[in-house]
Amino acid sequence: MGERQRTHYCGDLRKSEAGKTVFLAGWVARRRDLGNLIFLDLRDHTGITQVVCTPDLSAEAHGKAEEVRAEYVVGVEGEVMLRDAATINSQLPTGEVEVKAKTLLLLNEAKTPPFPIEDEVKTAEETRLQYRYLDLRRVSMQRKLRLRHQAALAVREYMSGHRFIEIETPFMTRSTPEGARDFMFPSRIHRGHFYALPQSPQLFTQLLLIGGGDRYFQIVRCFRDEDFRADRQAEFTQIDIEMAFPSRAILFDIIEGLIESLFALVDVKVSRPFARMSYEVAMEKYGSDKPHLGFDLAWKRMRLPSGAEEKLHIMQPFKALRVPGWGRASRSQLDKLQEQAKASGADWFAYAKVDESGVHSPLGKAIGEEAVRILVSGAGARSGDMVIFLGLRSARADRAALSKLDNASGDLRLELGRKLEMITPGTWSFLWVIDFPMFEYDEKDKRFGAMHHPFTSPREEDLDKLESDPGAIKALAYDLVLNGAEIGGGSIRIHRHDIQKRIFTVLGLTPEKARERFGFFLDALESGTPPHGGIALGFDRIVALMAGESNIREVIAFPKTASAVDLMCDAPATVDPDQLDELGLRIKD
RNA sequence: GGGGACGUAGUUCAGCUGGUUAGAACGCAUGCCUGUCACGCAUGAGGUCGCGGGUUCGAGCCCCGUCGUCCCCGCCA
Repeated sequence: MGERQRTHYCGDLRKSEAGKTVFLAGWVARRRDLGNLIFLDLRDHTGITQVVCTPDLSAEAHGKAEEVRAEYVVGVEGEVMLRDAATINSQLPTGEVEVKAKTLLLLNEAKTPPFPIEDEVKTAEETRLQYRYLDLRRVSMQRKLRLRHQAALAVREYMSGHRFIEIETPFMTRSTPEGARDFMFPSRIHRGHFYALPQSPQLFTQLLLIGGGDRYFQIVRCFRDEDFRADRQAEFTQIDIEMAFPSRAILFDIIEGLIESLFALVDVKVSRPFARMSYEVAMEKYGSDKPHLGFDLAWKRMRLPSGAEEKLHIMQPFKALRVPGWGRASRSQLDKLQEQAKASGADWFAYAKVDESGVHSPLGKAIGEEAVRILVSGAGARSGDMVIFLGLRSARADRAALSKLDNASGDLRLELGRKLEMITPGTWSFLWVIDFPMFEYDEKDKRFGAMHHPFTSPREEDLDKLESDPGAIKALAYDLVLNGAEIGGGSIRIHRHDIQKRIFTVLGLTPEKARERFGFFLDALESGTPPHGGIALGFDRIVALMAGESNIREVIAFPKTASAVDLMCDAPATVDPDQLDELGLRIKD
């Protein structure tokens, strides 16, 4: 390049620059060779500009243009010219001008790329990931990386403006047995000892607050050695937030403001305050702890009218869903739905159509027309509607059975919402789910586990039931949901060590075990812990939603596959025996 | 750990009921071309049909196993 400086990016030039001499640099996206006239489409992350090379203007530039191939790196000096009306390209923002090459610098050659570097992706993801550096060269990918950067910037600006400070926490830490499986790596100095990568900075975060941190945040990498999905990677990024002396109201307000400023980046106006719903209602009406409220379908728990229970042996309660205006559903549609309901775990499915002439349902034969009418009107159905019933044959309506029914109802609701296209595109439905149960009973282990994590505070009013009825206790935990996807979760933490100890006891941790695992933390709790609470937001998920992508790999520069492999650098990989030896490790087969 | 889909040229795909020499488009190479913008035209090269085994006179196609990618369940406090 010598002393030359780039004057513009490839997406910059407009009519207003006509007549100027400019210097552009970028990659050759396309070459159209008409003999004594060669067009080059020059691309960088901002877009594409057409470059014209003719021998009349510069024989040398034209000669080099003949050599040039796709993805060669070139610099072009020349005059910006207005195009003739007939040659304007309305597809390109820069399409009213072109650069007449006076000098063409061949800065680097390139192998023929394995796939075309175009915005429209048709290439298998496997190939894209293997050559990620080429995949990223697409303008569309660059746009997403830049959106992610803007989002990170907005987070830092907003949080800083609310007196939160960013503090880094260690990546080399110790394994904690609670929660997700840890990624671990060995210590060379301490044989047989291992570091773990943090699943989240949770404990450090709380310790920072105990240390007087007051308001902390961090955009931080987290690591979990579990199985992966479209919205889950082995390493992912959280916006981790913790504050002292919080009320849930203040925390919600701060987070809603943060979300508002993030979505403003993609011109989405969010309406505040966000809706709130208890876990219990979410499960009952929507069959999910992260309901999509972008469409108006809600289940109702129902019981058979007296006299009908003996005729139909299903669990009480069962669930009913009014589907407005779906009275004309075909038999095959209903059959498919029934199939899906059974696949989701329901074992009783029924329906009733309502029209001007009344209620029509195969159920009538079993429990009588009158009973069906009672159910249908209980579901709030009107003429033209369909009512779907879902139930279990289970004898007892215990917690496990009810939750099985709820889950099936949630699947079915989403399926209907999608199939009937009830979700308006461009809907941004934010929701706080609150009042989660503190504990979940594990049927296999026959013990309670923390639903959020063991440092979550129970509600004050539930404290006296902690030992007597742990299953009934509600936690001060909350999830943030957007369009049916969990984008964040947090809680008010326990700041009193006596309560923390009681929680450990319910979880089946003896004082000795608790001390062994969390001794340093319990000591800290006894050292003047302020009331505190926080939340972790899924940065990858949020950016993906902002970018209109359903897969977080699309907003991560170098993601891994579902089996946690990096296809580009082929990680993980074996290591030399010497390296193993130094770490005091031997591979078992 | 389980279920589903996919794997054929550099890329995206087609390939019938198992039958001769596995095709198309794009890309690539060479030549021609001064207004193209998915340039055009002509010619050409390019295949471990993921891998291994089996059935068969004969396998891209059928069977078994295996590997990889994607989606889902379990799992992910």
